[in-house]
Amino acid sequence: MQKTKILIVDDHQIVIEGIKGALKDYPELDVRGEALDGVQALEQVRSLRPDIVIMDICMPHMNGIEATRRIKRLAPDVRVIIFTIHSNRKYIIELLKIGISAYVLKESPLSELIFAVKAAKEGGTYLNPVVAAQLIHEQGLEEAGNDKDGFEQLSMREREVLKLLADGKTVKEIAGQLCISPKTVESHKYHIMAKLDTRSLAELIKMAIRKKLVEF
Amino acid sequence: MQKTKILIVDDHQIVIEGIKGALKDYPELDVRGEALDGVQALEQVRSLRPDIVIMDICMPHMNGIEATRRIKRLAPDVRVIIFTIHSNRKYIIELLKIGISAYVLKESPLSELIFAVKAAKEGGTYLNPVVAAQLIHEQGLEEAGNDKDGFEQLSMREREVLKLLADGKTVKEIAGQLCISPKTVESHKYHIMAKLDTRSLAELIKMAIRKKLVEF
DNA sequence: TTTAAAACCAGAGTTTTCCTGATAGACATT
DNA sequence: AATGTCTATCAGGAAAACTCTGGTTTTAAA
Repeated sequence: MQKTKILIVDDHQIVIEGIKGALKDYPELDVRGEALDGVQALEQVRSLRPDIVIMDICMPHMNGIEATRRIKRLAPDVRVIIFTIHSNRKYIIELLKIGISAYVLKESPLSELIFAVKAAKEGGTYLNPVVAAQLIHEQGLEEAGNDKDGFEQLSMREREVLKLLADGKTVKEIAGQLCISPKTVESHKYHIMAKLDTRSLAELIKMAIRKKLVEF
Repeated sequence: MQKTKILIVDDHQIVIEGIKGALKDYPELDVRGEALDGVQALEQVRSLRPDIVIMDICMPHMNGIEATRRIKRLAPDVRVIIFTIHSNRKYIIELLKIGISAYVLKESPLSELIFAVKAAKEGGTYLNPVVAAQLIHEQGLEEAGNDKDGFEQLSMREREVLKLLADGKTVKEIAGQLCISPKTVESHKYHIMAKLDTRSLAELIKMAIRKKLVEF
């Protein structure tokens, strides 16, 4: 029986070592090459013709998604396993369209990576359960498609109040500054919370920081 | 000669394996424990009393910075090596103030981590060259050194409460979670505000963000 | 041993929050 | 002209949080 030739692509040497360590107990799996970015990966695929590529996403020079796209164009029979910390829906869909064989998260137990390699070798497909769940649920569909945080729905006045709240001003102070009743400020605050779908001032302040309304 | 007891903290199993693999050629270095987040790390430090902790920064439950702070408070003799992908100035300065022994980037060759472990063992300090370069530029250390914000005066319990407040939890929820009276939580909050010299929840939350107790 | 700090809790008056409901002007659609 | 929607404004009242004082117990340091 022929050995399975494997190429590991990751910009962190320590991760490559980890994978090699994890695979060394399986003599039929033969790690032939390593690459630290997408460009190196392409060269290695050309020269080594591996059966399986274990690929990170975030890398310098060329990321894992673009590298995978090019590898599959160059050599469609090569099976690519994505091994990453990211579980973003966008990445997953993009990569599934390209035709990856597996998607494994780095936080998962090592057994999952081993399993994915075996599945890929047999021509199967493996998706991390968390990842798969994201694909099925419609909540994920909307959430990933457009990450609406409700901030756009705030009116100008509401944003003004939000900024002052995040500055640490009290309702009374804000009312004084804007020359309106404290009750009106409360009302604005209430509507802001409704639109942002939260009940906590903490969330409001974090939103204000994210949107650069205030510094921290 | 006595072996050096090492604890590895990283939320990615594969990285832990990689480090173990890299250290296994050095018989005097004894990897005694592993932890997948800051909370586990603290428990392990308590029970194992390691000489050296190799610590990631981004982790669930409790990040590496807060974990390091608590470890150094709990056991000042423990030497902490930060092993991360982040080279942010803020992280580095914050951690140097806490008193880490080394700062190594995951993208570096493994030899650098080995070197850092040896340096830490001897009581020395090692900074990745890229990291060190960042420290020299611009404002320098002084500016960061004397930003007295009162945070250091907070007790552990107070920091815990501060984090939960910044998470957006109500007083009642915090009381439930910590199994204490809401009155006690209020009391902690009162003291936190006194120590930080502020009257606004907004300031508390920003402080928590600055100190990496919460994300935003 | 004394001292200091931390963690815990309660009381009570004050203030804020939360939510429902309401009015009025601006603007677009029908 | 009538309608609907959005925005900005404000009030009432119960529930919750805040402020500050005062107190006990546990823990750590001098």
